[in-house]
Amino acid sequence: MSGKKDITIVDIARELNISISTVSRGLKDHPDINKDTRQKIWNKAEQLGYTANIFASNFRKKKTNTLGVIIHRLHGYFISSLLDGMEKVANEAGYNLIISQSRESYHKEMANAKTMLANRVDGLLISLAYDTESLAHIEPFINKGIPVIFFDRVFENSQGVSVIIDNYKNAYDITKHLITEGCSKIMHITACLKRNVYAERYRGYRRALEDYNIPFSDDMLILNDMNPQDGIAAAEKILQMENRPDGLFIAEDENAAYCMHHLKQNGVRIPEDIAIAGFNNDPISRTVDPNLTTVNYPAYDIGAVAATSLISQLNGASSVVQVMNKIVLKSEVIIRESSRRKK
Amino acid sequence: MSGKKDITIVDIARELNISISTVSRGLKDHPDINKDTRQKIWNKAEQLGYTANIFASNFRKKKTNTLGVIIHRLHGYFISSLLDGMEKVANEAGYNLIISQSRESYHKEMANAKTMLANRVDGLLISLAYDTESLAHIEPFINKGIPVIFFDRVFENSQGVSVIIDNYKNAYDITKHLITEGCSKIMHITACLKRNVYAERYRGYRRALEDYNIPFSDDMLILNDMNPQDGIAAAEKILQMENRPDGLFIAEDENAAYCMHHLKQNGVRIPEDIAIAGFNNDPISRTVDPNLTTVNYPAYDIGAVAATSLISQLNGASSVVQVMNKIVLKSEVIIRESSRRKK
DNA sequence: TTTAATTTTGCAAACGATTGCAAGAAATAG
DNA sequence: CTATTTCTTGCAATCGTTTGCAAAATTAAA
Repeated sequence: MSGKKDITIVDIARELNISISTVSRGLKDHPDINKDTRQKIWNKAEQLGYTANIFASNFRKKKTNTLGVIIHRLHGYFISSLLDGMEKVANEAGYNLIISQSRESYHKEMANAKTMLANRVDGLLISLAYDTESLAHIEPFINKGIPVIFFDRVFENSQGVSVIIDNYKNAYDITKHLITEGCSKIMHITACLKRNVYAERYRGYRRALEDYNIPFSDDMLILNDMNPQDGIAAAEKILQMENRPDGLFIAEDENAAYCMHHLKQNGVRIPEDIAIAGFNNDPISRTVDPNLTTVNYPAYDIGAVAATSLISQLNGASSVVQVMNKIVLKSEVIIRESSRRKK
Repeated sequence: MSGKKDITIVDIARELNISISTVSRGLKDHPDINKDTRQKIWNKAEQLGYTANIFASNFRKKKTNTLGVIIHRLHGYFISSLLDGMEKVANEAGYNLIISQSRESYHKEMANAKTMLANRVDGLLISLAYDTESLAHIEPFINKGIPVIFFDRVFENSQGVSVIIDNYKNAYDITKHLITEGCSKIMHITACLKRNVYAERYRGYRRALEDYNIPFSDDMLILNDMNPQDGIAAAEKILQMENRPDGLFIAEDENAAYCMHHLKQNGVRIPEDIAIAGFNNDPISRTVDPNLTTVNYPAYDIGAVAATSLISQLNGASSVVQVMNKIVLKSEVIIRESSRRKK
């Protein structure tokens, strides 16, 4: 199958008639080794076509140089930007990224965590699944002293650092915006409220309604899985209401876009009849017509900051990092045509 | 830092007063080992909180159970779906995915390939960068017998398997569609023609024009990097032409969406004034107004098939796979409102 | 020249599992 | 009761590097 077997430092040592340890040191320019010897080693390595076996080296050093990433779902612009940021930082720091998805299942998430543990990742980055309600699967990491960073979908009061944005505040602001644009019946479409991101957005929404004395009733909340068909189904549901809302706050742009599109197709004018706001600042929000009011969720930065923070912990966490428990990135409401009702 | 040190099979062996090899075998239910002994081993492992060190095991077995993935860019719906498919297949087969991006740079691609090699991935999945013109960085894999699968951005006449769609045919079909809808001046907006995906689409476009006797001139081709601002810039350029096109074939949906949006904002009617077609069937194509005519590029399947094919090669490539050099997945033009000019 | 200081190199034990081979124990046959 | 066969278990080498410590070689100091 695989051709001739790999060249190792042993081969180099034998050819040069020197010891393995000298080769090992020479290869990494250890000052103990004579310049000429180093050169000879390099030449021979080159000549034999030697490729360092980092794998073996890592084994000996009990370090894998690998960061585990568990995400809820590998889907769409948001998550790919986030991974982009992570990969950039990790790659530059010489770490590899092992990526796996829980597909919103706690079971899968546990299995993935186990695999990561067994594979001895140096650190873990995780965004929780819909139904994760316990961090039992993360504890082994903590116990072994493997740093864990939570991002986006986090757990309140968890050990380890969380990298997030202020979902509550943004939801509050965007709902308030809809209210000040004159909306008096604002519906909220979101996903499983067990997860902080959705729970917080919902809380912000409710609080804004309350602060402005707008009544809320259960039929103003639609829970779904944020799939395309869910957005359309939500629109359909709204179309069939006798007393339609005049404002819509949807927890994700993609879903908002589908919903808005379907509403428009059925004669609803946006924003005149219904003002709409989304969340994430997905590119889709800038290509729908009218452009979608949304919240700028800096996905790339979340990824980059999470990775940076993890790596700095691995490099002997300065006390500053040690103490940190939550990193909240800047984010803000972006008002566009989909919600501008006043001239 | 890290608490107490790991429990190993040595610890289990010592505690149970049996040999290491027995523990090793017992842990994996080797039939040689007595049932009772196996049970004792499992219990003790459980009790001590043992976590198999796959890393060490892999080292000994000279197998990493890891697949390297090098993509051009971690961005957007297309690539995340593709990775989704890969992750699913890989995960189910017990493989980890190490993902890195070349960011469209050959240099980075080479560096990433080197890292993958040094990390002894069992196989490689790669989509080439814009400016990759040689496979020198891939040769070491071939030489070592490490299987390589190219997907999406491939190289003609390469060793290893390619998983792609028929870009030429789809581009031909979609251009032909624009022509039959009555377009007589069709522009093409695409990216670096060095890459097969763009080159083939261009070729299909040109061929269709030719077959239908539509003249082509250099100003009908716009090359850019497929970023949002590029889409807008292209629209701007078109707006300023004295003799505007009546058809537009853009090599990617996201870019098409930006371009179309900007044209619309400047009073161009779609499809009446200009019919537009994209590529990829990105969700964005279904939320823009009018919906975008496009080519269904089954990203998820590409990823899944690429991973499946790689893994089957690792599992002792049946001769069927051995001989395969190119896997072309089904794909087809999806006609929507953005190009429907006839009633 | 001797001795001390410095520079280079090598020995050998890790790292945590796997595995071919052989030996001991138990069961079956003759 | 011995000879076989079948189960179970253990020995020890191995995977490719790293690294503490000691030894050898070279250079500098006296």
